[in-house]
Amino acid sequence: MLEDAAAELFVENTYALTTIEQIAQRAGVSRNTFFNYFAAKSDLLWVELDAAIDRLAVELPKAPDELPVLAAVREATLRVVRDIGVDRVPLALTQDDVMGTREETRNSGLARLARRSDVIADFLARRLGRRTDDLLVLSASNALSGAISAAWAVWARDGIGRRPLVDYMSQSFAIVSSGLESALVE
Amino acid sequence: MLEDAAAELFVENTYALTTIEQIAQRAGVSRNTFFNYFAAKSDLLWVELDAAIDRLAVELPKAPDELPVLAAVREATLRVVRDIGVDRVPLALTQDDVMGTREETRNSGLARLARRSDVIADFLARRLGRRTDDLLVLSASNALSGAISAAWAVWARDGIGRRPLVDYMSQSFAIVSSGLESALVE
DNA sequence: GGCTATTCTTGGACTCAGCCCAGTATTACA
DNA sequence: TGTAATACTGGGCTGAGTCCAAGAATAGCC
Repeated sequence: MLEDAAAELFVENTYALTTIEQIAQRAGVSRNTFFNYFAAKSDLLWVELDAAIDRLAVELPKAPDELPVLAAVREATLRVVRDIGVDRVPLALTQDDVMGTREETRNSGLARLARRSDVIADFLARRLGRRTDDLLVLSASNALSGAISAAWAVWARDGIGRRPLVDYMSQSFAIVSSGLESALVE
Repeated sequence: MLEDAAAELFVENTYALTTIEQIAQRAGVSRNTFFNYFAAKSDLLWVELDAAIDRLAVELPKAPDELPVLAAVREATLRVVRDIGVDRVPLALTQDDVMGTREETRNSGLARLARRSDVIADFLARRLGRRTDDLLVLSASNALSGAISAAWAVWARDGIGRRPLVDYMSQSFAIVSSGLESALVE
């Protein structure tokens, strides 16, 4: 299994110092085969998160029209995240500091933020009858995706003993839903 | 000038098909010299935006303590953005579709979103007396940076005849400030 | 069983970004 | 004018990502 091999090597040698060659070799497969399963080395870090975003894209359109848009996004997000246990942390998040790869992992993680934003924007645009590249739609989807990312990040950083991810997530939603004006009181 | 050479080549051959070698050559300089001025090829796309973020980092701490945090961020952002005319568009944003490089430019652009978020998070953390990796701080800074990015993106997309960037920016701020709940009405 | 089509895997070769280093030119400054 | 700092250069290297064409395995069908 490529993922397992990679996880081992990342811990042993850090992400940056692990080559695709090595990962493939440990998995008993050729370098080219690696690219049959992952388009990029960094994809290995975000398997969990990518799956969560895929699920979000599936869950979102299921929302009943009676449910307000924002509530629909929140419910879908929380539903996706609810059954993510302590064990199912994205590789990148668990070992971020261990691996000394903050810079490289961050960039690939941001691509996920963007994809999630796209998914949300599609939904918002449809529900609001606006274009996908409308300022309201884009601002809202970017803000939401950013807040969701923050929840993931803080949850992962809290390590052992943390509360379930869904707690962090609903807190993040509250912050952007009610408005930063009221959330940011000194 | 490396920037000018790059701008020409990107239009001629697209960003992806332009090599650093070519850019350096057209600028009458060696490949290695390129790296004395830019750490990465994609940095060329974001010179304007990088400068704006630098200025934001300078402007933010100047805010008087009496000004509420969020207002401080808004004022600093608007001040930085106010004197960005129609001509001073980041390369990536102007020629995104011309160059057919949405994927590649997006990733490097996201790094700017992250850096801006860091700058804002530092300020928020200081003002709120919280840690930089606090959930409230991170959610807010990510959301704000996302909204700011949206403003840039829509402004750039609107092309000739658009209103000043600062208009888009204050609209984006309004959306996240008052809360998505009230902003996203169907 | 055998035959075929499709999918999986592989080796090999290639481009290019990014990094490092050591030597040389250029400029600045005394 | 001499010296020190800075800018530029050539050369060489690693590793990600891409492409292609050939080989292995597998599933389906008769």
